[in-house]
Amino acid sequence: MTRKKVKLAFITNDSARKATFKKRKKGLMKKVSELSTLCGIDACAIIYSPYENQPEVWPNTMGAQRVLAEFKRMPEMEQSKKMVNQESFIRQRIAKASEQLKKQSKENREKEMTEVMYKCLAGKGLQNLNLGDLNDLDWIVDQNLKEINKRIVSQAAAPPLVEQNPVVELGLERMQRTQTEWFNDWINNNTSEHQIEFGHGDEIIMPNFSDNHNTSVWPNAFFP
Amino acid sequence: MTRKKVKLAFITNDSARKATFKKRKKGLMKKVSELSTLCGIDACAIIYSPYENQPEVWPNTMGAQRVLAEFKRMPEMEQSKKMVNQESFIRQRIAKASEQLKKQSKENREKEMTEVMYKCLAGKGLQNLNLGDLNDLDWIVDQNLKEINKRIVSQAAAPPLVEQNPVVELGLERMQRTQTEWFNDWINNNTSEHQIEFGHGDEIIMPNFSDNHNTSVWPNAFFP
DNA sequence: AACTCTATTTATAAGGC
DNA sequence: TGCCTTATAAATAGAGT
Repeated sequence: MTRKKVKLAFITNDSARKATFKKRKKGLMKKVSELSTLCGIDACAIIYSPYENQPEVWPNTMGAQRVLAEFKRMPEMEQSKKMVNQESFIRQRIAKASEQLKKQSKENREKEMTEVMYKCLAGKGLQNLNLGDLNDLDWIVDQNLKEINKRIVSQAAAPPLVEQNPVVELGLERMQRTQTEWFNDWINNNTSEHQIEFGHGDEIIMPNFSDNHNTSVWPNAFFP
Repeated sequence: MTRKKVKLAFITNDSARKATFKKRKKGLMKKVSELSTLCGIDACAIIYSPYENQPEVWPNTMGAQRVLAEFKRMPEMEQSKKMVNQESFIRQRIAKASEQLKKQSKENREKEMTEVMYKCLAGKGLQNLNLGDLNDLDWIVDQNLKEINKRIVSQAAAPPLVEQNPVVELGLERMQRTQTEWFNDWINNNTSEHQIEFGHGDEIIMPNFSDNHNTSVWPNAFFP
């Protein structure tokens, strides 16, 4: 019976934490649904936990996708276009600066992940990477492969043309593969041939990020 | 002073609705943040409303992106692998059926949007489409263009080779453009040359979906 | 319309089973 | 462990400013 005023901090007791999680998740979902129906608002909530292998999604997967699709489209800049008073002027400058920050963060992240990629190629495993990292790494690898394929194609275009056609086909076929497919191939090759450890072996999803206060930067462009 | 037990229904009074929205949004965000810190859970919330042109995001854009990236990766099937008792067996069957439904929904949606595309090409405008629709339409158009380019490339590969190189380059270049870029081009061409109406002219984002109880189907594969 | 106030409803922490 | 219960904290509807 709610005797304490709960100090807002990580609950160290495992079972208490789980109990609290269950209760609060339920309450939260209820609140979201109420907000949505009372105010006619498009909203979604996604919560995933170490306790379930599926994320909790409100209103459901498809509904959430719809909201997210719109969210994806929304650039930071789409803000105040009217710009009349001081405040909205400043807002605009902030928006512009945010955009720059985002861009710079993306660049930084790209460099970081390129470094990780080379480390991987040099034999270092993927153990220390969380899912966000893996996702970005995937992207970087994908970009590099695209670049390589592009060069293969232009190389093949100039010399005698005997082999040209198949090479081009390959290039196109590769272009159409999703990054996820590349990623999976890459992971599978690595795991089967070089025995890189990866979670429980058959489970790519890793629950429970340690840093949920997002110290790391994860810019928009990496979420294509 | 909370005198009524609030009937869970859309609040018709505009100002009351807005007030409720503000209060409940605040409460909701607080709940999410509490859940996250108390239980060490990765979570995000996105709410957007007619009252703000930016969506409300918790913990912030980048944090949300991280969570969403993981969400995207999570296939419906990744569920109960242990499968021992009756319940989890049934759960698995449900998961499988859901997957099928998703696939079928995707196919249906594709057909629907293809029809819309042809209607557009025949001169009918985009006025009745919401953002979800436009997003899917974008995807369909993109797929068709890819297919067309692919055929152009194979056509060009067989005959005398004079023009081949540039054609291939074009193909590749197009492959690398994002769907959004295609979409924007397409929209811009249409709006500038044929004067198709589109929102307020310079504003692509449309707030306030009318059907927030997701009657329409919006499957996973359309959120690539 | 945007705030504050407070009577009530609602959520939930800690127990008990 | 998971589900009830219930005392208490927290959220908030409606009114006042």
